[in-house]
Amino acid sequence: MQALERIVQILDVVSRRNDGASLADLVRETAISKTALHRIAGDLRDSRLLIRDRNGRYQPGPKILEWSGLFRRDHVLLRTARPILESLRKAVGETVHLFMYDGTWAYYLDQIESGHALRMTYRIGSRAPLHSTGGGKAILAHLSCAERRRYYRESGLPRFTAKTITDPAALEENLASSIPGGLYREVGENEKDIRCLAAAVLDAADRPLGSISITVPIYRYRECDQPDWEAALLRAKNDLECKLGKHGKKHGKEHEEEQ
Amino acid sequence: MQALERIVQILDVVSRRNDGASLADLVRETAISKTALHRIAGDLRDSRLLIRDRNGRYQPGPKILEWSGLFRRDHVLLRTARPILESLRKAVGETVHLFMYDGTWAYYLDQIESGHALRMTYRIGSRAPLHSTGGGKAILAHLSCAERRRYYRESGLPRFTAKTITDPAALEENLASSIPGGLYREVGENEKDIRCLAAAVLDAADRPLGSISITVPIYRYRECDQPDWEAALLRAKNDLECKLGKHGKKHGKEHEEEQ
DNA sequence: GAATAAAGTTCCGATTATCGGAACATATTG
DNA sequence: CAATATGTTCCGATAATCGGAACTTTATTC
Repeated sequence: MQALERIVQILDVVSRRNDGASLADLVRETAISKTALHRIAGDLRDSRLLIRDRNGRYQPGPKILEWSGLFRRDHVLLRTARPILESLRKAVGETVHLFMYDGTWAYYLDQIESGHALRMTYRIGSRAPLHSTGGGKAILAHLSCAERRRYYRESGLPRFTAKTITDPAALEENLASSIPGGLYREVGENEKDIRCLAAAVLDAADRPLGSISITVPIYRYRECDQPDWEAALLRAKNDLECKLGKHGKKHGKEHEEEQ
Repeated sequence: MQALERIVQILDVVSRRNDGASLADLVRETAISKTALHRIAGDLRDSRLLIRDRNGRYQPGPKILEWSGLFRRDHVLLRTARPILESLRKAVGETVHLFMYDGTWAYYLDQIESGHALRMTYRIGSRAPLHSTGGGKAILAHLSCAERRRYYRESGLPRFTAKTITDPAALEENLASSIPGGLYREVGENEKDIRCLAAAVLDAADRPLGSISITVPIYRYRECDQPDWEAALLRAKNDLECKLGKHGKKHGKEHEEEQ
């Protein structure tokens, strides 16, 4: 769908710039003709996806807030996890992330910054590779062998840093050597000099709904903090699973799945 | 643009339902053919605007979070107003709203509920009529005569309740009789049995950037609260204008303003 | 568990919504 | 005031989108 691609491109450009974009900006930053841009931007305005500020520059429109407000209101994982992430963040003092898994991909759903870095939420909404991020590995470890293999095949396990694990066998081994309790480590595999500790969030049938993680620059990492972090993360994981109704909240049985 | 209308329709349906929508749901709730829906929904999925959950139902996608995160990060009015709205809400104990004005329309930008009603943010992102809402009237009052007349002409001053002011002359008079300090009242003009007290938020040139308001059901309204609310709203208005740099960028030893 | 209904998916030729060049209009700048 | 950049309108050509029909898969019923 060409129209959609263009729409997304335009909204991406407009929302990434922090002071909107003029028509000429859009001409420069997309491969769309000026005429088409003018027309599409006008249509986006009619839909409230864009507005023009008093300088005539295009800015993201309120429709986006409408959708995201409804999203946040209805998204159980996101809403339930928020307060838990906040206390986790408080406990460890480092950036924490929430991932969701939709059966095919994992996404960064939420993030609370450590306070050291200021730039916020630049990753929210984007895809997280399952094999190179802590949160991704925690999810991957809880998929069936068939699903994992499908991921290996379809993704091709792309390399992001020197430490990225790009060999299926090595990855299987890495996943098998998790920390007791079900925690997964990631050391510079997705981004150089960044460490990560993650735990999957499982539903009643032990399928992964997503994961939570603690992220820290290697230079700030101290071995002695590890036990505290593991405990805090496990507490957060259990708390979240509990609130999501994993244990109890007995409501008949849908399917009887077996691993 | 037909494609855009369809996209927006689909995302509206999916985000309004609180448990997503199946393809059949979409067939029922839109006038789009099953074939087209199938294709467009697939394309929306490729763009991360939709995802399919494990039941195959379409849900709002993470792209929406990405856009809204960037929006919130960059939107000065929204970000600056948040804490001020929170203390205002705390001071008066009733629902408070933030409106923005883009030169043509006003929109509900943010809302903090009174706690009495639970349903949240269902209005965020939608247009607010300038002539029938408190926040709208506060904005309207600070436009030039020409702009006001243009609004009268183009909107047609539609009626929403028995009390809506639909006559330009009456509206002019109503706006002229504001509460000293620049506060505007609205009594059941937009929604039956709802009162509202509002103040415009002005830039350095005294043009309205938006407005803030306190909303209360008539049955809960008590005349004796009025002075407190007026004071709290004025404080919030000044605080916000100050933080937005209205009165020079000077540091300002607290506020020396009187009311 | 076979029969039936509903939901989801694929194919393909017809149609019409979208495309972009060119020309015009309106700011901005030196 | 000329010169340049930006924004807007028009219109015929084109290809992107449309939806009916047929098919597959999943759920429901007896």
